[in-house]
Amino acid sequence: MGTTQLEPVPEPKYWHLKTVLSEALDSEFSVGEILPNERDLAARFGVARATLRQALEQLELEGRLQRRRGVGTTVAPPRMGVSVGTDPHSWPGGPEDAWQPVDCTTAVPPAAVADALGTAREESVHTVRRSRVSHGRPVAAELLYVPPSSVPDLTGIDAPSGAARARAVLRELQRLELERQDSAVELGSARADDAKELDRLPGAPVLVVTTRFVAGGRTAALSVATYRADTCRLTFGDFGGVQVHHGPQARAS
Amino acid sequence: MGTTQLEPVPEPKYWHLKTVLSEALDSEFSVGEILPNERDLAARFGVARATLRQALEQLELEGRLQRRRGVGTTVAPPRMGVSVGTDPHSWPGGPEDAWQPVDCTTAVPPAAVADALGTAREESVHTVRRSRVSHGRPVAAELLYVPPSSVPDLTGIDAPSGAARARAVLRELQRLELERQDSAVELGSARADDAKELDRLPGAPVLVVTTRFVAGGRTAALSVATYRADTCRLTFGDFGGVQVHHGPQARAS
DNA sequence: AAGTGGTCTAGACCACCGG
DNA sequence: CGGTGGTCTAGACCACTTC
Repeated sequence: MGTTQLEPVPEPKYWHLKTVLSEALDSEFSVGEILPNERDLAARFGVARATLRQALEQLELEGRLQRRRGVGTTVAPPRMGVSVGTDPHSWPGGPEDAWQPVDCTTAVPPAAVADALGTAREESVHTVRRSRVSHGRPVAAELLYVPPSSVPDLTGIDAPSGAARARAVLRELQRLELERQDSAVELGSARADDAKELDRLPGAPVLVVTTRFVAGGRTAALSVATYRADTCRLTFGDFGGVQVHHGPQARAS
Repeated sequence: MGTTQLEPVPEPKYWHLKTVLSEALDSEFSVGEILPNERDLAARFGVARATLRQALEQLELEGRLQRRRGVGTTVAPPRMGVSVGTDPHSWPGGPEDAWQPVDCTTAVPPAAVADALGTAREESVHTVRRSRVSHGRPVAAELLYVPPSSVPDLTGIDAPSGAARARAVLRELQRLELERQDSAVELGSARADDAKELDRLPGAPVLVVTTRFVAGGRTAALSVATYRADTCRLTFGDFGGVQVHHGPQARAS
């Protein structure tokens, strides 16, 4: 049966709308420019506001738009490349580290973390909270779990808690010889506390990078880092300047 | 998941609903089990269907649920780890390659790809389409751009197009000495063709992995791979068996 | 044909930001 | 305060799968 493609399956309105808006962004708007508000845009395209919002949500997910309550919708700059796996042989806290320690507590980690670390489920570990800023914007929040056995010489005298103690833990970590670091990336949604730190609403899409630091044949530390998915492109290796995705789509066929 | 009314709470209903559902999934459901339909669930929680759907969308984004039109909503298995950066010194198409060539065309790539490859914008390149299957499910679709200069000995006689030509291009690629491969990961939404291949609806969230293969000091090939974000956890290095994210949240504080 | 999730509407009110 | 995006409702119809 050769050809009977007569029936044009109408694509969803919000999908078509997204395409139209995307082309308009390429041709008629510049970075930082504010769009008309949602009610005006919906009226202009003859759709309900909810439908218009569905299109805007997609564009925000793709990093094309930035929306802020009480302010408006603006055209987002291209995603910034954030180096994640540059040097596979450097501990967190070393030189060239883009992270800034915030504080440090000692507490029982989630069961999955304890399993990955190989510690008992009820055993406390040092939990270092760090944040990462790039181009003046917060881009990631991290929890670094360090079992006491990895930093045996850490004295309680150093600092009971806070950023000073965080730095002490990181400093002690440098004394181990790092063999390898393995990472995994997956999609998640921001918890309330991470959202606050990343200047987003709870539930915002994030890229969760889990990194296992291996020293002496065992997992000496575990990092769970939460990156803003709308503004970040995670780079592994030297990916300087290359920008491929999200251009006008000219598809090979 | 008993009889349930949502207690009045300052946080958004859909957010609270998501938490309640998440806990129910942990305690009262097993992988593959089907949930009640959306209309019933909404009635049970005393919310509008749209609000219930907002909660389900989040859970699907986090890989907890799988929804299929005409079928229902099921509890998703844990995300599968998909190896992305195992061996930084292997060409696509080599042994241990999880990809399956689909076809190959020669066409002018998008401008951004041409720039990354260092070819002229109007120059045609070999475009190999591949798909990746894991545990019997499609997990990724890829476009591999190979400039003719990287495969000079490719004869037109080999095969004009199709999977045979794709294999020929990959085979020729092996002859170059691969120096390095650099990757970047970002969030995107599935185009119509990718969505079809991944068995998802257009616009579904995907992880876009862009990889640059460097040989002889220049970019010899460029891969743009689109992974299902709901079912995949991308692993760089040996991350076997480690499963950290998405557990009951016990937060250090 | 029946039942599922996906799309869409036309309203309403709320939370937040700025002047 | 007025204007913005964020949440929520109660419907309707559509596309798809299964029986």
